[in-house]
Amino acid sequence: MGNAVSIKDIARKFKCAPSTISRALNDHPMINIDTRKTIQEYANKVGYQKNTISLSLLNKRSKTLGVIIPSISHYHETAIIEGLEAILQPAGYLLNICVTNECHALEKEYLNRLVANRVDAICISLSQETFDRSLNEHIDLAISRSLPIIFMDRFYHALDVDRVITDDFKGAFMATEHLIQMGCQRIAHLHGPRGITVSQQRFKGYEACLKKYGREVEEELVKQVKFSPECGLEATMHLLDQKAKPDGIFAVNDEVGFGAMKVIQERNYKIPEDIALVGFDDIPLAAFAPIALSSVSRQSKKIGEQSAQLFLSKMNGISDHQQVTLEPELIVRSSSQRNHFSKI
Amino acid sequence: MGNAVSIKDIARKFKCAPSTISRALNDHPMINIDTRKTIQEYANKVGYQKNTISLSLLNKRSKTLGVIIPSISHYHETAIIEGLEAILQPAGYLLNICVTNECHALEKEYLNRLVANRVDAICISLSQETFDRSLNEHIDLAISRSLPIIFMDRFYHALDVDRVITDDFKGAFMATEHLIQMGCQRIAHLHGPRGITVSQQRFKGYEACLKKYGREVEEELVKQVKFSPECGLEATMHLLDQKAKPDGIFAVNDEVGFGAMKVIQERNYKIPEDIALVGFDDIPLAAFAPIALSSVSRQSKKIGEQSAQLFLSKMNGISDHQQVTLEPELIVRSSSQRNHFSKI
DNA sequence: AGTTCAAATGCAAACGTTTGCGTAATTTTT
DNA sequence: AAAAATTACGCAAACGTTTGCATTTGAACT
Repeated sequence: MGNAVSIKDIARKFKCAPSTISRALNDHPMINIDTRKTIQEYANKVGYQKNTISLSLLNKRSKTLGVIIPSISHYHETAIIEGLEAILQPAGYLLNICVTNECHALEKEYLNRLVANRVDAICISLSQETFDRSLNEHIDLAISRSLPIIFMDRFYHALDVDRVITDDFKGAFMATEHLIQMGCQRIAHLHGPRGITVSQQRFKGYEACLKKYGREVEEELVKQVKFSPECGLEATMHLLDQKAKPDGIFAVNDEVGFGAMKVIQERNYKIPEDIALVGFDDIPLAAFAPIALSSVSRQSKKIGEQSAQLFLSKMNGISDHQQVTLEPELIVRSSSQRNHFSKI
Repeated sequence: MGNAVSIKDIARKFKCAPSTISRALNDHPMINIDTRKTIQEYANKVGYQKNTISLSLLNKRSKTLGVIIPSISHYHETAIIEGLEAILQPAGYLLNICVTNECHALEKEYLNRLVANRVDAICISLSQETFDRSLNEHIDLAISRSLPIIFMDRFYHALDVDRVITDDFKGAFMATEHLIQMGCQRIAHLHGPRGITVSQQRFKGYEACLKKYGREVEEELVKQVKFSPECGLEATMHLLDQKAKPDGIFAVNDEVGFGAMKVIQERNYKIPEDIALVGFDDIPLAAFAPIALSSVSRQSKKIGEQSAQLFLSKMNGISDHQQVTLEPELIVRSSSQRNHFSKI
């Protein structure tokens, strides 16, 4: 706290200049070896702890990374944080984590605060509001001040930015193709909130795959949901209420998939025989769903790791923009694995 | 970055002293109203952003809270963070979040780094290693430097500390009593990792409740697990392999409960008729388990909120130590709700 | 015109640390 | 013994901001 011992305090004790203490503590060869030891021992004894704040002021870098995410309640986001920490802890960095709750005003406020705190860079996943309405002034401003910004998942529509994303399109394509190969004729999609990149990309992957197999997107088979099991349940209920029911469902994420599964079972349809189901994200509980849930892994932890690597490379002066795209992986489990399926 | 415009820059532009600029930007009445406006407009135009670092140095407070947690992959921890942010964002604070992976060395390292960064306080949930082996020197040191430390969940065994915890004992007692009231005769417990407060407290609550109803803890009905569905599955498998099977299971948390449920269903036992099941934490997916999982809510978000409040009160000079204990809440769902049950 | 007062601004120190340069003191070299 | 080199340390500025205390300026009094 306020009574922390400083270099000046130690200097006073030894009746010498602060510079001497500083050099002694940093093992500078200019200082007599005995003096050094004496000072170091004393500093240790009184619990001297370097004040990083003054260093940040001096060096114009804070050894801190700002992280802005729309939410922190899903596996994907926490895995990203784990990935960031895995790389940045050994490198001596700290993380300033800010959760915007998908709210643009909060995102802007947090961005300002991080800039004021002079973080060395910002890893950001844009809020839904920001993305929907293309409210990019705050981002532009930060970029114009040459603050390195690394986009994760939801990125800024400009060519010259750094970003690390998963190929959601491909993941969705794989999931849909898998359902087709399992013999599904009417594949529904539980579509994520509009305006969010991942929702759009996953829908596009779904759409493209259907097209590839000569099918059309049927409007009544696409329901929009929020990323929660409750919404998944409700939307699936509507699907099942329709005359022409689906025999396969691709859910925008696993939580939604859980909701879908619940109502499908309540209506006594068999999974995967009557309806095959695939989710997205491959959350740890996916395998422990009522019927083990097939899912597309988006390598969440790797997103964090790669973002951290990208950040470090920027700290080392690499200035050209990098765009990393990670490959999704389809994990097939019971919810979609049909043993006897019709070949297309 | 390094080229950020400072008060000095502006002062040079206006050929006046930095102090004038500072006062003008802070709307100090001492400065001529027109001068103020002119300066403010210019500052706005060139995108001046206050450098919080210099302020931290001056004021000896960083408007940052350090958060040290053993893990970030469960609902409980993310909900705590949400609670912290909900209170501290409006108060103008930022969060430095550090994940120790239950590792003592990392906890120590992070603590040092946070102290060096002069965070205003630290909210910490001790790592398992720290707790197991009572490796408290780093904590003692921080406390001796009068850095406010607020313990969450796993706390430090000293009387005069600030802490916010849930009454896990009571929650476990309630869960066990509920199973008894549902007519369970042989209630097993999936015990969390030893050395962790919540594991111990939940076991004690289970034990005390059994005692209250004149029963003994049967060793073969208590299995130790890690906080994962995989472990829950494995331990439950062993329980079911025993000659005298349980007819009720109290799992140390919901993930473990999911694992238990999986294997119970695979063995074709009926839930809750053959085996009633209760978890802990009330994760969002609990209601979407194969059979909706009964659970004890520990008010995770409230832990964050209360910790934040406690922190703010300390920032306002309240120095006496506070110990907040939150009440758990039993949420009964299908996994334990028996319609016809024997009264004890 | 001299004095008093108010308004507006400047000065300098402070927060804690680092670092280039200057300068003693001591040793080595010629 | 004088010159050169080495060793060990101090000085002061710098990072960006705030703030108590001068100081300046001009106006309003006697």
